[in-house]
Amino acid sequence: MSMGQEDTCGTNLVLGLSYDSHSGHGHGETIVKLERSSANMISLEPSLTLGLSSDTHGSTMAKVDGSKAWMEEGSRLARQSSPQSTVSMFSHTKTKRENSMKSDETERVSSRVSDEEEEGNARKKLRLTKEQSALLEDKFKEQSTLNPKEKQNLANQLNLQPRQVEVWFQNRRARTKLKQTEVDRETLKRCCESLSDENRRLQKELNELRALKIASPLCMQFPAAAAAAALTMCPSCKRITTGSEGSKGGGFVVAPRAHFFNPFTHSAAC
DNA sequence: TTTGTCAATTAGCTGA
DNA sequence: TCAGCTAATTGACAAA
Repeated sequence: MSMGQEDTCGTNLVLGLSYDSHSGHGHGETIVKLERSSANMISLEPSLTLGLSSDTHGSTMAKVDGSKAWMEEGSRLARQSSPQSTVSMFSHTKTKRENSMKSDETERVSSRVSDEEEEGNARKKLRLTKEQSALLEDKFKEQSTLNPKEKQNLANQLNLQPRQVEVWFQNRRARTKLKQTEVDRETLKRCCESLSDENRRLQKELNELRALKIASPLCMQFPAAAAAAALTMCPSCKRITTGSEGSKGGGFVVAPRAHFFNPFTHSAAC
């Protein structure tokens, strides 16, 4: 797409493009600072049951090469007497780094096999409660990343494992980015359309001015008339320009300079 | 080397 | 049944 067009036909005409920014385009979500007292802290009942309550005992284990942590937790929980606890479900979730430790791996594999034989372990999916999600959302609005201490505190508040909080924030950032990418794409699309329209309009205007110049030799004899004919208004800054502005040869000038819109800074250099 | 983050991906759950 | 959402995993990469 051409943003501006230099005169290449010896007419001394110069085109400038402008673009009106879309008002009110905010980047991403509004960040709201929340003041939360300890009284607002939510005491949450763990509602997630990866558990191996009686009705899940018969379910089949996920693929052997599936989530190691889940399998381990599932099998571990099977030996526990309080299967409804989310905390207990995740209290020993292994990180990938931990998982990479070979001795640990060997131990896990062996226990996994035996657990599979003992009971089918279905990889149940955790669903956060509304309260948990709300609190996580609130925290995310405050800050999109957490340091280890904050993570631990939030995890305690939510009765979740720090790793779960970390994963939630990770996924949340990914969703935000995806959404923002979509917004940016739409903005750029509109910007492109607008610039194309403007370009067409200015091309038309340029052609008219060229035709005027050719069809009016009178103007050549009366420079004042030529200058008047060249008067035009910059659509961006609303300045009326004349042939005496910004041109070396005193020819026609439509705009003193081009106005390029940057959709990310929302500014037009005028 | 460790640690944190990201992108890509997998897979369970849910509502239409 | 299937698409969409999302919790969770994996591997790569950068910074300290």
